[in-house]
Amino acid sequence: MPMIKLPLTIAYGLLGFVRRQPLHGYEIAQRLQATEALGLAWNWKQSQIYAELGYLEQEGYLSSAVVVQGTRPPRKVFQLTAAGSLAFADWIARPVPHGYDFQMEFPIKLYFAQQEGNAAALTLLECQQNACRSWLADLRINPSDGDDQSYTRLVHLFHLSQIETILAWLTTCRTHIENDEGRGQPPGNP
Amino acid sequence: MPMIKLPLTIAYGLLGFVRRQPLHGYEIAQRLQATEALGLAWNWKQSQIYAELGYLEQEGYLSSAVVVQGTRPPRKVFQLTAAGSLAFADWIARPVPHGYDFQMEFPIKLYFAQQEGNAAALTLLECQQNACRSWLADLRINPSDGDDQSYTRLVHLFHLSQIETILAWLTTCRTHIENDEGRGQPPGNP
DNA sequence: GGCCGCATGTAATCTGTTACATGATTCT
DNA sequence: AGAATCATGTAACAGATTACATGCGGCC
Repeated sequence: MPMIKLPLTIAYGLLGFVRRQPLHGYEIAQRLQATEALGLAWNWKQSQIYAELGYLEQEGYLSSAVVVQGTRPPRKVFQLTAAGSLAFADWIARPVPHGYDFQMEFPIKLYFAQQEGNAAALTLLECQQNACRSWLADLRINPSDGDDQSYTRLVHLFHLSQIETILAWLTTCRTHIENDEGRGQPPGNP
Repeated sequence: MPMIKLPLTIAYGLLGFVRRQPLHGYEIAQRLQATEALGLAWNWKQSQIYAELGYLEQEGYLSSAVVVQGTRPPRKVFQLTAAGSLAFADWIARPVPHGYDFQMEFPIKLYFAQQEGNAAALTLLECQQNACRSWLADLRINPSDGDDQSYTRLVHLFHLSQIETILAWLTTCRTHIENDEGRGQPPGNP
């Protein structure tokens, strides 16, 4: 049971990038700027990427190798360690814990989960739906009908409707992905 | 035409607190901890409140007076300057400019607008609805149906549905407030 | 000659959070 | 006696953003 904690989401995102093929910082930055699908979700700054890669190496989630190439400056290519692999697998299977970072974090998770294959994506979606349902349950019991100044009630309604929207969207995702049998990567075929 | 820029939302929130009656930092912190409705929307830390109050005074949005009271430590009571009043009025009339800070910022705006009276709140709601509609329009033209990797499309759907939810909620707010004629503060009656 | 692309980073700066310092008073 | 309340703040740290430094090679 891992339960690894890394400080920030960007960290897991980097693990996700490096996981498929080893990469150096500059290329990651390029891909993100070129809106390789994820640019939409979050724009990471170059210097932050370098800093974070360094940190992840120091913490043992990545290992690096310097690749020299004649004329151009040498590249520092990173790849996952066992610990990194574990941390990533753990993260990708867990739903995001709070509503307020759903927007930021979940799309990125889904992106990587989908790369792992439709099955992984569907599992994540289901988990997240359960989490959302429990958020809803918490909200509905908590600050109920008696107290309110109309303002409180309105804000409460807002939170409820936001989570309901998320739930509906998650369902949409599931059906989209279920009707997509064919581009999943069940490990090991050409 | 003011177009005043203050760095952070908390700043405007503080102006909003002080606007009604002059207050000292400690009391603002108390009210927020006691969930004076806004605690829900954002939890501000005591030290940050002091720091921000100092900054706002230095920038000329607030002025302070020290009130001594025999035994207790003296209070530093703040009130709005003309510039502060202007900045606040400007802020309260403007919709929030981007979808991603709607959650944080709008409820606070609405809270203060409602204190100004139902008319102000309704105006704000209308403005914000227009802003939302233009967000929707932008989204719909931008990255349309041809390109997508299914992931891009899903994220796009998410953004759309979020904004639609916001719009629907704003409508709800309007009807709630319209059916509330009686607690508005049209300036000048007991 | 000057600027852009490659590839790495460091340093300065700006926010926000956590923790602590002060010093009298009142509650348990 | 010890803890909590009142009321102010400072100091230290953590995170992200901006800007800058380096140095070579190709393009206009």
